[in-house]
Amino acid sequence: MSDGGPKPTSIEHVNLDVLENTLSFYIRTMNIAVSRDLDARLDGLDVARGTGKITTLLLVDSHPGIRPSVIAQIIMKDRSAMGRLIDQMIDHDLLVRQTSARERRAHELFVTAKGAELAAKIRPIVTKQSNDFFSFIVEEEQAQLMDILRRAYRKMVGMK
Amino acid sequence: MSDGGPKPTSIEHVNLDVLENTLSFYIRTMNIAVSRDLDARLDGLDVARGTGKITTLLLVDSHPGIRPSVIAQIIMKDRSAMGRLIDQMIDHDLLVRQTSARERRAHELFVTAKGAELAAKIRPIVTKQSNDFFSFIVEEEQAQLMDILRRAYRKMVGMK
DNA sequence: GGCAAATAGTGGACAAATGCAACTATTATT
DNA sequence: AATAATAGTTGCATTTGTCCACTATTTGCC
Repeated sequence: MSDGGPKPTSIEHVNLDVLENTLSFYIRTMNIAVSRDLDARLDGLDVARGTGKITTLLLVDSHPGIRPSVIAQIIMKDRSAMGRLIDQMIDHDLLVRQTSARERRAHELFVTAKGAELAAKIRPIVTKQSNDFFSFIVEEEQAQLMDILRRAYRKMVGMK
Repeated sequence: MSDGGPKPTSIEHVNLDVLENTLSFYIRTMNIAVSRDLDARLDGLDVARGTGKITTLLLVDSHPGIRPSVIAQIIMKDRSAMGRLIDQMIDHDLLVRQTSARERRAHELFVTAKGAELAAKIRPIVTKQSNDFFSFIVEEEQAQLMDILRRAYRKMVGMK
């Protein structure tokens, strides 16, 4: 029960309450915006939508034989979600899966020709999207942001 | 088509390809982690899950009469998603909605007693969650991060 | 050797969120 | 008066995420 004050009809008159000082708010909100933008740029490329397909494709491409569970850790999904993601990408003929010789419960993933092609295609797109999207932040601050987030991320997933 | 090299079986042997230098990757990944953690802390509080409920509740609480479309801008949802969010919160008896007197196509939102109570309850939780979650980042860098993200966010939503 | 626990992956069910497009009502423009 | 813009609603199709139980394989322990 606050005031009977002005009913804000524009974003200018609004303050964000405690969220103003809450990192998680900004991370979550920026995520929405950056993900939407990225999806738009990847439209039609059967790697759009949702987090994980891009990382999975690039990771498999540059680490042939990598296991699903390793990727799952990197993109923070549980094994079941990871499995479905891979199924999907196999359906789209981007990856193949085979059981490991010396660890018969594990799988090894490889890109198909089509997958390799797509990986090569999206690499510059993904990089450019990020650069473009964050271009309204001055470069020095972009670098700071990247540095902090990279270390934070690595610590979080236990990448030493 | 890369090597025939070591098949990475642990996250230690993996590099992130171009994502290593891609801000959007870190934002998207941190988002998953921070959102999961936040959901866990809000478990049972019918404001958990998904982005928007928390912001909506706090915003309506501190800006009585605020319009759905204004909140939608702030949390970057389209009107339809916003509407459904509000329906849900009305069902849970957190908000009430009435049409504006002088703008009969617009709505004004208010918290119920239960909504106000919940707002008061989650404010400290949300703050603490963010602090706790990011506590592995040294304070000075947290401040930098916040400063950059806040300005980035404000610019992005056109908050001047 | 043999049993129990840990690890890798699969499959199903269920609950949500997301995005798109079409539709109503109201207000602003010209 | 006609047209366009704004606020919100509704339906639909697509995804996503989560939880849990289940199989197969490997590892550790006694």
